Amino acid sequence: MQRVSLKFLARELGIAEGTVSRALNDYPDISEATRLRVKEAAEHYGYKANQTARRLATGVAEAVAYLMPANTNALSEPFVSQLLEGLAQSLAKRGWDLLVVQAASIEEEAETIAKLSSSGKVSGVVISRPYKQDSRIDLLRKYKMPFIVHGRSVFHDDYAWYDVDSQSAFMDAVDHLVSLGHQKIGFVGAPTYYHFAQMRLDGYRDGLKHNGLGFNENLVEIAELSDDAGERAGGSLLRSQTPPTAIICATDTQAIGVLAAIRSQGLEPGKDVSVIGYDGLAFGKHTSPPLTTMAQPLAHSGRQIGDMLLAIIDGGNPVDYQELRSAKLVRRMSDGPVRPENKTLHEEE
Amino acid sequence: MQRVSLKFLARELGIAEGTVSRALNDYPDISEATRLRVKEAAEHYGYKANQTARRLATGVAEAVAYLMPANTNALSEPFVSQLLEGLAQSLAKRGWDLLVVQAASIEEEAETIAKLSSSGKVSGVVISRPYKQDSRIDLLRKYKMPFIVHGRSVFHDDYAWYDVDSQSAFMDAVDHLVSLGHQKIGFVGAPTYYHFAQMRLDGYRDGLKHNGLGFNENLVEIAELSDDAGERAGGSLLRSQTPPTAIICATDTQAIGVLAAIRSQGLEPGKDVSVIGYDGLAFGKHTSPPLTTMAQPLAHSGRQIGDMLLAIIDGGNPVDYQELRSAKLVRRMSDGPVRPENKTLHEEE
DNA sequence: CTTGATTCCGAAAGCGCTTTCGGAATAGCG
DNA sequence: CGCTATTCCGAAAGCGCTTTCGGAATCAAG
Repeated sequence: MQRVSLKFLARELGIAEGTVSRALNDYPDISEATRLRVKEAAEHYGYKANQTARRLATGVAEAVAYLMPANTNALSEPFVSQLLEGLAQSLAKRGWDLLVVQAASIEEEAETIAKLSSSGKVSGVVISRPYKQDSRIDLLRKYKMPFIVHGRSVFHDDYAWYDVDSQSAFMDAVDHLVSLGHQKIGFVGAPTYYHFAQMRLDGYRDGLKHNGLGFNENLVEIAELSDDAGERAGGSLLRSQTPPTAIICATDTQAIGVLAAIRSQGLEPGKDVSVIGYDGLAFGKHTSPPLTTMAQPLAHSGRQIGDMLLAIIDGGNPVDYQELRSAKLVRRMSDGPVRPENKTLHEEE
Repeated sequence: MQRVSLKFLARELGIAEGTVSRALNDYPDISEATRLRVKEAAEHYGYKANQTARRLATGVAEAVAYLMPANTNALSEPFVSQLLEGLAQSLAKRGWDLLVVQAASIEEEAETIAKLSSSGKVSGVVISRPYKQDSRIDLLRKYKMPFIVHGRSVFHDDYAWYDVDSQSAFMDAVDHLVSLGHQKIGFVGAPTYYHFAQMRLDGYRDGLKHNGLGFNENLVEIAELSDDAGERAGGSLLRSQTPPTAIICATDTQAIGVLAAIRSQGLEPGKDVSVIGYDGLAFGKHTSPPLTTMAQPLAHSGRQIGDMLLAIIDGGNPVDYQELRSAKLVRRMSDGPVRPENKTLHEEE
């Protein structure tokens, strides 16, 4: 397959292998004349350096890995592909590769990282959705493997990360709802071993306090990151003693489920009960009603994360690469003023 | 980083490097005793073979690449991540890697493949959404690089592919609509340089003919693979002289746009105008109304494709790895019997 | 012309692993 | 007990590239 090697080129040109290599890599100790000659020949024969050999010789992998979240589910995946696309683009500028690695289970994530680190396959890794304290981060640190995390764990002072300030986003969401007259605001959260879930819950609480509202345990439900789980959580919120007039959700995916729950109670989302999601996923435009959401700048985050990681691999101090973006409210149709008569399930019954 | 090398282990055990290597790789000419001794030591020191060196020595890359479709757009991406996840799982069983490569543009895809092939980075590649005649396929063939395509080009006899019979799926969709009394059935297609687009259009025509219906050029619109494009196409269909009472779309993403177009004409999707999509994407459950669609078995296709590719790399004949699955109708709420009075835009005006 | 500084290239030593080859040690057989 | 067949391991040659080092050729300066 790989017919044209360095050796071949060298023989063809009648010069030494090392010379060809240096010419190709623009070493200063090669005359302009032979450099040109070599490059032309390379072009002519379609020479492409064998990456593997190159890597072994230089010791740099020229590749980074993306650790796929172990338990992904269909609806939340636009997240993954968008990130991947951006990452790939960023790396492509240098001709580096993107490895996608998937641990079979959460338990095996440690092993996966260990293997990744010592096998020399990659020179950096990016992980998503960290837990409050994430053993993956500890491991990466231990192996001195350059990395960046998409999100933050509780202690995030000494590594690189790119995150969106969802805590204040959720405060904003509460503010918005209160300005529409809502007082009983429910919350569908995510499992709080995810740090982002904790932060969003905190934001919700902060927002409540900021508006002089009390925190009511009965108004919050924790659900997995799926539409179905969101629907169940939304349903139990609506069936409670004091059903909320508005519900904020930790993710758009869950919010869509909540929308369904509201409808199945014979209520109208956006009128009888407002709901606000988080993520800003594109398909929220097409739900019924279109989902109001806190949109995070997912657009170029992949590219950004890639660039940051590259900078760290180049020797940058991870601490200098911490970036906090903010989300902003995108109003569609699922939020509205509280009903004067405060129509709720109770009146339905 | 890579502290424990073969050399280190060898010295530690007082035996030759080659012996250690053979012991680790279960060569038959190593005594059970030393094999055990070596493996224990490897375990103890946490030895992980340097992949790069291994690859160089063996000549096998132990990795395959997935060529990202050049122009992906947010809504269609569950497709990509699901595939990736399955692929990664399949490869992980052997400890192989998944490379995600993204060509900067369609023009550069050829260059990307050339580089991929001769750089020895991967031992196989998978591509998606082939064009009618796809130069990527020709190139891969030329370089004798094992590959499998997700979809089919026009001439697909001599390579491996995994596809869903969307042609007959679209016939079925027409049949279904006709059985509901529809006679004027519109079609929102995709650009026909994609072979899948052509096949779906053909299926639509076949269905028409099969039901004794004539093909009317004014009833078909070609649109890009996005919701917005679908909306535009749907709108122009509805505003035509003889608006359809039902619309079939090449993809769910477009169908969602069509739903919006129908609503914006003051019509009710599923009542006034039926629409059927294709793909079976999960979020179709949450559109308004929930989207009726031809669902393809996307679930384990990634894994399946991975397994097939691996078999080919192992020396299997590509021709033996061609798999055609079928899609089936998932009725949700966007289809229904034709309105007796055949209410259309004309009456609205 | 010499001499010392430059310029440019060839030779060779790896990178960390695999794999072939041959030979020492052991086993099997008459 | 001698001889051939086995078993097991050490030594060494790569895989295709990079990079250091030294020396031949060329140059400028004395």
